Amino acid sequence: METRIERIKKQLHSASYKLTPQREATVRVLLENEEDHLSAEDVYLLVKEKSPEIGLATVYRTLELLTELKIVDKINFGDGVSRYDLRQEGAAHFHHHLVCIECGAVDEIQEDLLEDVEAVVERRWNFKIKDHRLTFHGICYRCQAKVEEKTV
Amino acid sequence: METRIERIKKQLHSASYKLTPQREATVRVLLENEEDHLSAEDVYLLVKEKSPEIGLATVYRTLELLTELKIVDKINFGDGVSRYDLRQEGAAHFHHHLVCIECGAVDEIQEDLLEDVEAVVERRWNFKIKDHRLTFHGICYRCQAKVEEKTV
DNA sequence: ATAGTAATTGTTACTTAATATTAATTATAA
DNA sequence: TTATAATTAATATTAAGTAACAATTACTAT
Ligand SMILES: [Zn+2]
Ligand SMILES: [Zn+2]
Ligand SMILES: [Zn+2]
Ligand SMILES: [Zn+2]
Repeated sequence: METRIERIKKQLHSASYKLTPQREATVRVLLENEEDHLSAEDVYLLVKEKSPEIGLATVYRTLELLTELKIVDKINFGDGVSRYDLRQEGAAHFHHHLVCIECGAVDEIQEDLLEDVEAVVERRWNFKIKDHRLTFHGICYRCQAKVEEKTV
Repeated sequence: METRIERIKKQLHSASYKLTPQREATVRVLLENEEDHLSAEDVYLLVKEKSPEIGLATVYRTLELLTELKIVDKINFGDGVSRYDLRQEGAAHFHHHLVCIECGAVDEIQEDLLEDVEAVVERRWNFKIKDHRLTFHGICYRCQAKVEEKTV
């Protein structure tokens, strides 16, 4: 954790930004909730718990900065709010998501899976891929189990 | 075109909705701009040209209805507005998009390409896929040509 | 046809995610 | 220290989208 903060600090410095207390507090919230998909408002409320003096605009600015530096990825699941997701350290591409249309759960797929598809797209559409967004909508394993229970 | 409207009319009827003049005008705009990715506001302005009496809320309601019936798909490219995209007739899944980070162009991939990936996801993550969203961000073939021109 | 019921619409008001503004604060450089 | 630049907090503003509601339109039953 601490080393991860240190590495993020270096990433900021090498782009000539500082890791201010407000930025560090924001990054810590993201690290402590890595499995979630927090909105800017969510992050703001969590940061406020430990740093009540922080302003909402600062959180927005920090999230924008972290997105620019590819430390976090901004994603939208179609509910009108942007969500922020820490990128795996050293990951070339953004990970994928499984959104359950029954319970709303969002699970992650860290494996790439798209290597072959991307090769085809680059060749056939002559498109130089820099990043991707892949989200599957469907029924998660938990909700499938629930349905089985009822029918048994 | 006319037959396409007729089929959409039937789809509405079989869900016990009517194809009112306002709804028809909205669908026509979508059909006439099938290659674009219009926002609700875009659709509203285009519909107003031929049906100036239409209200913005009606356009929003119609787009929501068409989304429910899977006649259009709602998609968000990360710029804060939802866009509406006619689904290919009979297509099981939503098509994919190539978003150019240079010029902003959005091109489409109608081929599925994800069959193998989806088989893996369904099996390994035990997730019942109902739909997907796949967007590649990168450099389109036009912008790649532009860069070559300069360096030659 | 007539009256009654349900669906649909247009206008307006409202909500809220996100951005812009600006003065104050903090850090860095001379 | 003094000056300069970066960053912040608070506030105002923008704009996408939704809600409320009265008015209109379309069916249904008599
Ligand atoms: Zn994620
Ligand atoms: Zn579920
Ligand atoms: Zn499209
Ligand atoms: Zn381009």
